Amino acid sequence: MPASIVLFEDNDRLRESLTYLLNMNGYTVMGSYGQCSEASLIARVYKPDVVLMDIDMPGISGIAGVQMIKESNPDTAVIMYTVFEDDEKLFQCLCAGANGYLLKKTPPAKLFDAINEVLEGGAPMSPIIAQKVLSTFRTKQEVNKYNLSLREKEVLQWLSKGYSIKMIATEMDIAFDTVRSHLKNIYQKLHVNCGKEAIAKALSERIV
Amino acid sequence: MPASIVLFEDNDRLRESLTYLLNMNGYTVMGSYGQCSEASLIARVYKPDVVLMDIDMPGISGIAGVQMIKESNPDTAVIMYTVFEDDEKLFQCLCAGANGYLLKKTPPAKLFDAINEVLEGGAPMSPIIAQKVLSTFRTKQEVNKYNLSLREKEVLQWLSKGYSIKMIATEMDIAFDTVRSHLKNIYQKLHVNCGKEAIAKALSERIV
DNA sequence: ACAATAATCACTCAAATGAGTTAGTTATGC
DNA sequence: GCATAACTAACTCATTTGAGTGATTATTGT
Repeated sequence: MPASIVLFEDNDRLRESLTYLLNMNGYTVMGSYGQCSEASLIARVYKPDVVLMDIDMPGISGIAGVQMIKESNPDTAVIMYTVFEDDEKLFQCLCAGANGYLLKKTPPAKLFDAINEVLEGGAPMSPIIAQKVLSTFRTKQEVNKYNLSLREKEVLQWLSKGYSIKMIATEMDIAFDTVRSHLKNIYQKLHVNCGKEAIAKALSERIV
Repeated sequence: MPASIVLFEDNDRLRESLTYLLNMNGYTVMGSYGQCSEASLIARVYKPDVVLMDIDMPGISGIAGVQMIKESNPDTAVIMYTVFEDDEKLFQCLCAGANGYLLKKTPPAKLFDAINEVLEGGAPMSPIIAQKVLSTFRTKQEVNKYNLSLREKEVLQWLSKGYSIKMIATEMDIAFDTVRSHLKNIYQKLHVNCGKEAIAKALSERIV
């Protein structure tokens, strides 16, 4: 049985090309849409094996689209198909439940590979994207990008747990003002102006 | 120029088969080893494009092996090649800097695909593995554990970027005191006492 | 119609924090 | 032996923040 596919893509020309291309290559395109408003219904009724989802569409974005589809029919694999390669959108899509993430510059042959890969339960991603995903696990290596001393790292770790200066001083058994002194140096090295920024940076860049 | 490859695999038969197979298919196997003790040196001297790394080897494990190679020559892409598919080993490898993760049941054709994929900067993974990796991003379910209102979530998002109250007020175009009012409610709902704790909780539990 | 909730804004007060400055001690490396 | 850096500590001053209290408006569900 050929894999059933539904497309969401607001560019008419591209949508039609994709439909043609997929139908010519052994897939069954059950529907193709220029926006996501009916995504929930479509997922519930057609129960497609795969959805190709653009992000930038009029009305509801593809990110919300993934959510709608995954809520309506979690078995449908959703592959993002977009020009965006920024971390923000990427991780929003992954959190929303996307099963794959392809950039639009992907050649058709790789697109077919990707569809076959999700059908096997995999997670096809363009190289740059896969890179970003894996790099979220990397610890080490860049850790010393900011040249923090041992003691400074220790202070930053406590800070990142939400501890106040007073509590950090107690934990590390040093004076209140010493902690403040370390913090001042940390802020300089991280190029931030306050503890909240430092925590945000430390946790999002995993430098603790 | 054919891609240069180094193998680490303690099973002699498999190691020789792989060497033969890769050499027959346009790759240059520069070396193959039954254990990791010389991994650092090998990476520094040969600077291979790709390393295929087993996990379970006598002496130093492949997980430590990845670390050694990545420290010696970060440009070498390391693909894990193992029978293990448990979360523990998988994420240890990813944290150590692995660029891909293949199960040994992978057919040769896919192995070649994978090598080509890392050479393009990608992250080849067996379907089951890719699934596990993506599932770490899925949020949902617990998102509303703290019952934050829309506006409160918005404030918390800005806060988590390290913004001051004044800056948040400007961004959201509401009064300074309104932001403080929202924050007070957020702190209550999150059971924290200050913005730093809130950021720590928000970022570590991914509730933003 | 009424209760509950969300969102808005204001005021006070005490505590926490950031910025600036200075300085003593101990390692480390050249 | 001397420069450099890390770690330690103290002081001041202005700003930011948390906690308490109170209030208005709009929306929603019963």
